[in-house]
Amino acid sequence: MKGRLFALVDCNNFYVSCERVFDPALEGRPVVALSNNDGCVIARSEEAKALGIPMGAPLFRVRPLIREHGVRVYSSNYALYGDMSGRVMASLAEFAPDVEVYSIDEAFLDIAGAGRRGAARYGREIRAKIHRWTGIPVSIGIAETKTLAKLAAGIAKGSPDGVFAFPRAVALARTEVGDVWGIGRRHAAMLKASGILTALDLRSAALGWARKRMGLGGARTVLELGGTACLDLETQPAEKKTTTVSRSFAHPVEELDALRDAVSVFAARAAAKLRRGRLLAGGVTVFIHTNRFAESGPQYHDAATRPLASPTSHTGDITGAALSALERIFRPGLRYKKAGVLLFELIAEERAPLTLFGAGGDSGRGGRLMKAFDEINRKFGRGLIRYGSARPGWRMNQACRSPHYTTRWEDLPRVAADGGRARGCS
DNA sequence: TCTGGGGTCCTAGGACCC
DNA sequence: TCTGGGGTCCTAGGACCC
Repeated sequence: MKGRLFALVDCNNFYVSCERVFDPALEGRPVVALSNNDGCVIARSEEAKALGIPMGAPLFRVRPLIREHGVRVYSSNYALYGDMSGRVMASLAEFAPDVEVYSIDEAFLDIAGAGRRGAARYGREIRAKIHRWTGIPVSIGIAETKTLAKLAAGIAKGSPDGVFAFPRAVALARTEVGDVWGIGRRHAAMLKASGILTALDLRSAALGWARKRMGLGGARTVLELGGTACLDLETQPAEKKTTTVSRSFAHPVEELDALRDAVSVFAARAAAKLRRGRLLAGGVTVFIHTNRFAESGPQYHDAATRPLASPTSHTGDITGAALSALERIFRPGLRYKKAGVLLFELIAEERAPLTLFGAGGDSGRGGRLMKAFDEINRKFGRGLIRYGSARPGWRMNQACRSPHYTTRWEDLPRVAADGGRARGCS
């Protein structure tokens, strides 16, 4: 992989930036976006970071700071973020022959065409145009390997023009080892205990030692920090192998009936996800657990798996299997905090094997039923019609969600009208 | 009765990512 | 009172085989 040049384009404070696009009054103010259930902070504006609101902080713990400084708070609005992400990624395709959409707010670009000398200038051009076209500010890191490009992007965040190219020893020495892509909490602690504190230290670590202590991935990281590219651009999105729907409950759940309701809803949602991706699942796993943060009361977590007779995306089949798995692991007298449904052995619909009953998959009566079902839910709102035991019993907390500006006509922003956005929020 | 190497497949759990 | 959700890959160990 000689002569490769990677750019990592990283949207700044992405969810907050999305909210700002549609409410410019948020500019210059501290803003945070919350996880599902309004549980914790998962995106912060620079102003919010400066106030000392940590990433992942539980909302209740930073309430005082929020009140004191008038921080604006937003529930997660994935319809909006997903749509904005699509716009950014489509814009990036203008700048490189190959783009790897790495996450909702990051992409790797092959910019070998710009050449080493022109790379930084090209980065600044990309940044300016993405901002003009989508309203989203980005940082860009450029280097010979993906790991170094990531590291460079981290430095670019603090630089005036938002672009940093070709990190050298000084830049590596400024980067804590735990901030290196691929080094998580456990490995960071282990490395620090061994006297390896920075990316520069890690770059000089012995390869065999890294392999032994951190596995294949760790050795690869050491090589990539040294400029040897081990990771290529992955432009084809990998085929999904599993899909999960899970939620924490706002209040602890003790009754089997309530868990059955939740699991039925999750199973129905997971099945709908399959159908949207034209996939079928070969099996179902259900898991439940108590509150791992609770200081009193017994802890319990378990999971059970059920095979599906033949690969399917049929809500009835999947719900039935999921409920049977739930019966198996449910223990009375416990306060459950979370449950989830995981579908695995996913295959594309058209690759479904033939069965005794004729065509594979869901092409028969059940398949048509599901299609009609999805169509009605799409038109009239998710959850209007449900399958069997899926009754609405509980809801996500989303006190402060912004409108679906980009994906629903009725939520289009009104010019010169307040619209009462983000009711009940600071 | 004891002693071996080598291979595959599966699963649970760890570690990482956003 | 209140602590996200959704993924992937790797490894170690057990079962089983020749």
